[in-house]
Amino acid sequence: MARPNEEVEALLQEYADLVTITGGDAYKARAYEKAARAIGGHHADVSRLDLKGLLAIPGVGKSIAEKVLEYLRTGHVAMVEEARAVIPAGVRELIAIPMLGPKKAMLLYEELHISSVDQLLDAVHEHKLRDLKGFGARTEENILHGIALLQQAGGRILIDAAMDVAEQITAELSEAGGCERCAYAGSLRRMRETIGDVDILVAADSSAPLMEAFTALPVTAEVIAHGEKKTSIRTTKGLQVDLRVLPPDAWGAGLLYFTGSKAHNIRVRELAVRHKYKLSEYGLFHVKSGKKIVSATEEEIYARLGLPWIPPTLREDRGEIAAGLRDELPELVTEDDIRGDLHTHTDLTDGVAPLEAMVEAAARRGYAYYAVTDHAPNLYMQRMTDAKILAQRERVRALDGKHRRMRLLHGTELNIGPDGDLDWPDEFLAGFDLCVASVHSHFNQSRDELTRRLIRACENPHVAIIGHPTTRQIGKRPGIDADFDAVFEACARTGTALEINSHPQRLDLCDEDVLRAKRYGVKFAVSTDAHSVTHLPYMRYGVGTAQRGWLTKDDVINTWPLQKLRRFLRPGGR
DNA sequence: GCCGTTTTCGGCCCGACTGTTTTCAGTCG
Repeated sequence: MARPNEEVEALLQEYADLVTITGGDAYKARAYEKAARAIGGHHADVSRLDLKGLLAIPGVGKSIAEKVLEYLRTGHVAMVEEARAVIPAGVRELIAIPMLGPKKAMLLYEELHISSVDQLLDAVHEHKLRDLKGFGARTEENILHGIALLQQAGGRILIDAAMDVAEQITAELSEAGGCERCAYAGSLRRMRETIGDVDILVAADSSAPLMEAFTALPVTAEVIAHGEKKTSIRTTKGLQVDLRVLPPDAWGAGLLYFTGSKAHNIRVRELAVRHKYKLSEYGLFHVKSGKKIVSATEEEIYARLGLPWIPPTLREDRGEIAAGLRDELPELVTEDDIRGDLHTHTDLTDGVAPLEAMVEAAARRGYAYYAVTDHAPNLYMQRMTDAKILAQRERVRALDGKHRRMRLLHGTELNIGPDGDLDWPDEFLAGFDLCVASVHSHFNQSRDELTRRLIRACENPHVAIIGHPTTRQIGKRPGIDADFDAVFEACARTGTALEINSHPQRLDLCDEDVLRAKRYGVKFAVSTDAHSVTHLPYMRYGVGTAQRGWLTKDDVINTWPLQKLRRFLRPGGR
């Protein structure tokens, strides 16, 4: 089962969607959305809270608290069930399509009885939509584009969802009888930004008991295939998970093979052939004699081929084999190297946790420094003012020193306006320890305008970091169309770092952009953009992306000691 | 449905863009 907070969050969000689709009170829907977010981001396990504990969560009142208790007690909520009975689940899926909101989705359902993405596709192709009020040829095009975007991920899911499932299953199987080792492999181990299915490996002498344990897991909704070497299940959330049981002495070969990527495996096998070996998921063998050479660990196999162990995040056939043969693999940045988070929010703007709670959680992560960077006034919906941000600065200064080993930085996340201008004049910006600047609007400007806009932001001496540089959201929105080579060049010239935003929905810059930017000599900040304490652990995904971009500690400014970081952040210090 | 240094009612995130309209509804961030 997923974390109870997330289950409750999903339920409340679903109810909010259903209220919106049925044309219910918009403020009621918003209240449910807000409560959903607050519970999802709440630090304590909601299933352990009583009514009083639930009411203490901001945005949760008596009505919602009681529904949460009803859900935790019975597994469902009567009011949500009633709403579900009115609206088919497929209608709710429609609003996941960019450009399609609740109103249009409901109209499609009422007028054309469309209740799935497939039915919608058929209707578009038959030009049935054009006659509907508010629809036209352009709308049809946009819907097709939106569906394409949605399906571009090819049914793949975000890395955090896959990771949760994988870690839960490996923990449970590790406890099963006869399990000598258990790990997840595949694209998840390589930290790809989206995951198709999860591969779990177990080392055991006898496979049957583990296969049985696997199919009996609470998360298993359906057994797709059930064999001696491989069993596939579908989880309650529709994710496919494959379990393979390996003989313990073939662990390394299996892990190597099932971690991939396919392209990396092909390169490694080619190398094996040149050594007159044959590599399979069972081990490294002499071609002639068929005799096994090694198979127990990845290290041994790589070593026999003249390679150091190659970190999974590099196994994409992007030159890692050649670099390994020259013994020039980068010493990749790790999560342990990260000394602080440089982009986080509080409930002063759109975060759900108060400053003190965020700082407390950061301290528990063992950070040496932590930056609070709430939104600036030009993101109008956040209603930031000079007075509010200055009052926050006072609170940050007062809190600084409360945690012996962690210093606090007071910053802001500025909005890069259409012309590249920022929310506050330079004199005001000078008062911050740190300015992150990000694009939040006007995504459809021309390539030239977008490029100039980003470069102008880099050229402001107070801007130290460009936040989520492309603004893409995986499966929802493509990145902006700027000339990023020109932007990277400007970052290198002005000493402006690029963010690797660790939120699983963003991962922005992405691995390939990181690789490209690094060649310009750009520095990076791996930050979470946390809006709740539960987002702080997203750091691992940002670090994974950094590793996939071949970054070392030196490349990442938030691995640096505070003094060196402060010098970098200072205008003119770069 | 939630909330309160405008406190038990009456507000609630504001502005821009898009595509459809012919003055605006829907969607998004």
